[in-house]
Amino acid sequence: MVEESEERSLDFVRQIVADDLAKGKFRQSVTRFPPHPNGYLHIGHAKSICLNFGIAQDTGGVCHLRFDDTNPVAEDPHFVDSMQEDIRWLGFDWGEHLYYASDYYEQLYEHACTLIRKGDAFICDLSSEEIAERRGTLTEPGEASPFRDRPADESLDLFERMRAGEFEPGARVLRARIDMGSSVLPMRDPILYRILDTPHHRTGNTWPIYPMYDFAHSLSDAIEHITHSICTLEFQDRRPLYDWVLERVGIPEPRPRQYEFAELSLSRTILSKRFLGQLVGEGAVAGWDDPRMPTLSGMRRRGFTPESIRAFCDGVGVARRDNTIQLERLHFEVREHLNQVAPRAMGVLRPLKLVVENYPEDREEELPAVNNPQDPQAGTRLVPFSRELWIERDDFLEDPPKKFHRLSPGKEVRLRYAYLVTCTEVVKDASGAVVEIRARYDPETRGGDAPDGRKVRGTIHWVSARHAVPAEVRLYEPLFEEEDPMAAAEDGDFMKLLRADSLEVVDPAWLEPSLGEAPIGLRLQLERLGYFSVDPDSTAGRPVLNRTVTLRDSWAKIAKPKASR
RNA sequence: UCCCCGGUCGUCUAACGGCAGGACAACAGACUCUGAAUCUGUGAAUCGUGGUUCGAAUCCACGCCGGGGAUCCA
Repeated sequence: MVEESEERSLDFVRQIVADDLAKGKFRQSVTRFPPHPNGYLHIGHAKSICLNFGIAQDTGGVCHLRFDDTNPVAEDPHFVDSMQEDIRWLGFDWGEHLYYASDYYEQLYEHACTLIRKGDAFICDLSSEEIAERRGTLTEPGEASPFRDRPADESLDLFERMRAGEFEPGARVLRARIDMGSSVLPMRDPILYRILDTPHHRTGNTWPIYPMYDFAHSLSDAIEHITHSICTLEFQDRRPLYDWVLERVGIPEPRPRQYEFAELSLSRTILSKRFLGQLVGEGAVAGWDDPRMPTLSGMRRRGFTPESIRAFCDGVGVARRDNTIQLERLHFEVREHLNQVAPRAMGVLRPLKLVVENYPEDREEELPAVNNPQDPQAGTRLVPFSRELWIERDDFLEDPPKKFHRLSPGKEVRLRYAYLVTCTEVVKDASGAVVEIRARYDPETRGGDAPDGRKVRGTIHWVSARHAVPAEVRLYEPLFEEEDPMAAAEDGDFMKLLRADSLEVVDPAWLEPSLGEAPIGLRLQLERLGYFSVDPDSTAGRPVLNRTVTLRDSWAKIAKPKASR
């Protein structure tokens, strides 16, 4: 039990890093997180961030943050800012190592010229369609461009004129001269540079040509002396090209090496900047930071802690097989953390009036309540009690099943931190709906313990009606019912699968008065209900709460085993 | 179909030729002023077939299943 953490085995990437360090191949590890600034970071990125920055932390290396901004069409400085905020929030620091691929445009251009001079690249005048036609198929080789053997001088001249802005977008491209017959498609004379007339968010209009991913990424890694270039599985077919570029431009050994791991998938969730952007764009959610979104900003707003997300990422491991993590695992981690740190309070979501008949109308008192049973340092607070209370509708049943420990006619329960009360009467309206419960309290049980030692099994939460603070509480369910929405969607139309009930607004819910001025961002537990965070939409005296996650509820499983999932 | 990668409890993930282990989930019980937390326990896996070996989840071969790869995206 003691050495468990010490014996925890390394994932295959960390193993490679450890081996390289042990062999002395590198003095220290240099990794990088290279996002394309075209959306918000999500929990899948968190896995990559934790891996890359985690390796730096674990091995005394460094991790760079590099914006892979080689396609101005989709990029926006707003995303650059949000990404930095999210990474910092997650708890990682790139120090002085903030880079942009666009900072390397001049060097990349020089490297491209080197390739042209060596006969490893050429300017191709074919149109986009013509290039596509000649690419071949998965089973058939491609056909060489008629410009493939263009003299280096001519290509160089054309390339310079491309840079000078002499040609229209699409008129010409720079292509690597590799092998149109390769069974590795990215090696079939891939495009290295294209002409774009879109202004860049950092370089403005200075560059009419932009490097493609394979060229820019490999060389950016080399420029930064990255030792281990870690990416997801879909890039594995491009590794030969990555190596080819570095070798051909003459990057000396030891060169950066690319390693691929399986990206994170989460059940009942989609993780793709593009599709998440579609949810935002079509108004299916309120924004990138909607608490239902798996974005880091959405999760932050929902009440997830950085600690819990890091624990989650560490827990799921790093491997090469496709995987889908169950949402329950994420919920486990956030409960695990919040249980330790979240202050407790009482609040009622579905109010039912409880009148304590023998408690004087004009009387009220303040009862001490423990702030966090997991943390004695958290102390206690005073909660007001009076004759009329709100209790949870679910905590009363006129005709209870066998193991129901809550309120029902004639039964006694404990009002948490207050008194034992016995239900004496059920008041109904004309339609027969229960509108009020009447009960008598035992004055000897102040604080919740009976002097005669009698055991009361049920304890329910409550709020004094007179003192209660109204609040809006937002309850969330996953956006999708399907384990794998993208697989379940016909023609990729996942919008049709969106649940109508992913957001439920409870208004008003009644909270104990200590929550009246709860600061935005506070994470708390409403006892017996779940963990919540105070939303930025809150106004003075009127909190808005997001339910991060419910508490585990073993009664729900007994009561309604089928509906509980 | 051409190339690449991968298949271990329901879900993740270990085991680096030598006892298939852990976590989440599930189930049962104990405890409980949160039906929470905590504690105890139970069930649950090496894709198949051959081969190599004293010994195979691990190495080899063949098969089966799954994923990725043809954008002037990353």
